[in-house]
Amino acid sequence: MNKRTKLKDIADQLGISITTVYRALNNKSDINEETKRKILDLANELEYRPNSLAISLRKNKMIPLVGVILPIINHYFFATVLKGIMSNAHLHNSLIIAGESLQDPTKEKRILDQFMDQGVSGIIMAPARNSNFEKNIIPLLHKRTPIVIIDRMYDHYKGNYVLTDDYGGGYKATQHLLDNGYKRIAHIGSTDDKSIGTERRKGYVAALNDAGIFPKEEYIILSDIDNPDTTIEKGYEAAAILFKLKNPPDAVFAVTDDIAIGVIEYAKENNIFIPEELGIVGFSNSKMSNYIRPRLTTVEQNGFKMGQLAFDYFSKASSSYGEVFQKTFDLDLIIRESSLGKK
Amino acid sequence: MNKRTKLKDIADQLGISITTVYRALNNKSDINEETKRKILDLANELEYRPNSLAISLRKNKMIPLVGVILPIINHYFFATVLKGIMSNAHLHNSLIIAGESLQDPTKEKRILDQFMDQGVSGIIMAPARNSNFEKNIIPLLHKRTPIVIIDRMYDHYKGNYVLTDDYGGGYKATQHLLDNGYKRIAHIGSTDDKSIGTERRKGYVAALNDAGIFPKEEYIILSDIDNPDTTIEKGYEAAAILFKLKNPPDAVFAVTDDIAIGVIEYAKENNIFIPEELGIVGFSNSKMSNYIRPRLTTVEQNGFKMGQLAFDYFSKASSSYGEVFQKTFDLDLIIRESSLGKK
DNA sequence: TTGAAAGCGTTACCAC
DNA sequence: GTGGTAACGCTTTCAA
Repeated sequence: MNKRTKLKDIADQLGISITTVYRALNNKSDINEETKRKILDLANELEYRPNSLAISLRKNKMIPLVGVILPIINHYFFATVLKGIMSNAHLHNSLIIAGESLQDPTKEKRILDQFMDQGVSGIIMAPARNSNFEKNIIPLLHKRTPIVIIDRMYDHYKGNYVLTDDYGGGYKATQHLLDNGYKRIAHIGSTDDKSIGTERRKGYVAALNDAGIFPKEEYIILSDIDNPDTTIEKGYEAAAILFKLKNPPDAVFAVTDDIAIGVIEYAKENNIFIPEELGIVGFSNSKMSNYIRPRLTTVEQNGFKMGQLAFDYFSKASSSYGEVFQKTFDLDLIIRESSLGKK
Repeated sequence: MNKRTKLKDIADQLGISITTVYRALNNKSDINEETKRKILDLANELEYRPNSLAISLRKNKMIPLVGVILPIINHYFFATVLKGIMSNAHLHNSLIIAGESLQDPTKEKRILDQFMDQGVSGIIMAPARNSNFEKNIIPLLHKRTPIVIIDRMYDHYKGNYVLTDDYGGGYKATQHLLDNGYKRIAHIGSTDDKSIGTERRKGYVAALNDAGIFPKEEYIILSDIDNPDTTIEKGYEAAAILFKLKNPPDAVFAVTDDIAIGVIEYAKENNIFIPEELGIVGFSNSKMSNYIRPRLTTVEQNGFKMGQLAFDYFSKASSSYGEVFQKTFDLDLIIRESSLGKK
């Protein structure tokens, strides 16, 4: 495998100077048409591509490049976070280089390395679920690269972040169901114990405990919700398990709107009336949650604002040493029909 | 405003060599703890940040950068196109630098210029609705920058593209409604005459004509569907207009699933039965289309495949001069409940 | 019309 | 332990 063609290669092969080659390739004046043609031809043949690194370095004009890594790029929440980041990046004349980890820490690490090689001035990322924090993120801090973490937290991380209060959201959702008279509240969550779902589950458990209820183990279904294209089905399957119990639940707090929608699907097909027989609360305020029937009560997550703030924090962190920026957004419950209470 | 601190600045101020400063800042061995501390202190004070451009240049790591511009980044279709592009970019060891034009040609042009400054090796873009083709895109072709256009076409463009057959999709959708016995078929489209919606509308008109039906003007409602957050409402409003006609339609072909969902909303609230009294077909096969009740018949648009192919074309175009790659995807009708025919 | 050489900021090698 | 210097690929200035 041969190396990338550079100006010198062309110059050497043609027995002319680098400068001349440069002029030909950049449409400068003062160049013989004949030699110019020869140069262009050879450049094409050798597939010459300018090295943007060298150009930027030399011109000393670097538009700040910010690396953004998200687990799933076409997930509405993450896509909206990206939109928020971009909207502020645009105002600050920064460019966004984006990568999708697909929840794979190895892929995440690779993207991170590529970003650094590409010369990003910092990173904004929502870590993959099992992201190896020590291996993927700590090294960046050592390199003094500004980094802002979104959405998912790690115990010993002391840097910049923009989070949502998932614990509080889970708590609110569960308490809302309790307030509306539901007693046997089940939870469908994620198998992955490192997901943000864990915090939502903890909130659920805490709300039950605070109400003097000890959550039954059989009421907690953990499901593999890796693939966004199948989560609705996973919700459906989980509901099927719950309703085959001797004493099925009268409410479900689902870790995700899609899961909740799967539960609604199941309920409809099995003539279980919502909200009279079954209360449901989801999580995310996805577009669909407001158009499924019955409309789904859910917990709002404002991705756009989070993205904007993440960029602001990145920007501040870039120009101030040592200072740390952290924010946890409160999550609001959006009450709709699916949880209005038992008859 | 003072310039960015570099290694030499620190070395000069301390009267030591660049090499030593380098060692201190990169945790190399063979360095006196005392001097190391002094260097680190001064580095902090002067807010030293390594120039990643220089680092990458020196280390000779260069990853091809591909610029991607989309009108709306958190729109499911575009987000999925982006995902498709990224999936292939990842395989080819390329990085994606992304921008959102928000349908603004000026913004689009600015992003394009920034991308070029950043040294992208090419562009994949879904142009903004009113994009000034001559001004925004033609100049790139002159610079020999490989470019692939997605989703929206221009009359005199002869370069690489990946499109969908929107005309055919509109035709199929309308014919399907005719086949199922609907006679008075309305259409809700986009006000913007440069949108892809125009092709869908043409398909609709052609299908009616081929069936010997002359489309009534009052059955064609054009709506401003710029803002993805409000399209469902727009569909609702359009339906309200249609159903206040003396002779309301018995079917609607909507330019978008969201519009169709708005129509379903209206029908439900006004006790118009679907599909018995009103047949509906949407466009895009959005996630929601399969979970709204009744499930929405729609035209499939495979963003992921389009994105993948767009990257492939980009890749081929990069390594072959002059050759042009073009593809128009056929669109399949996904038949669900909302169009099953009149009773 | 062409070419030589300095320099962008960092790293790596070799010499002291 | 420390320092000098070449090199990464390109642009720019000055000289021929």
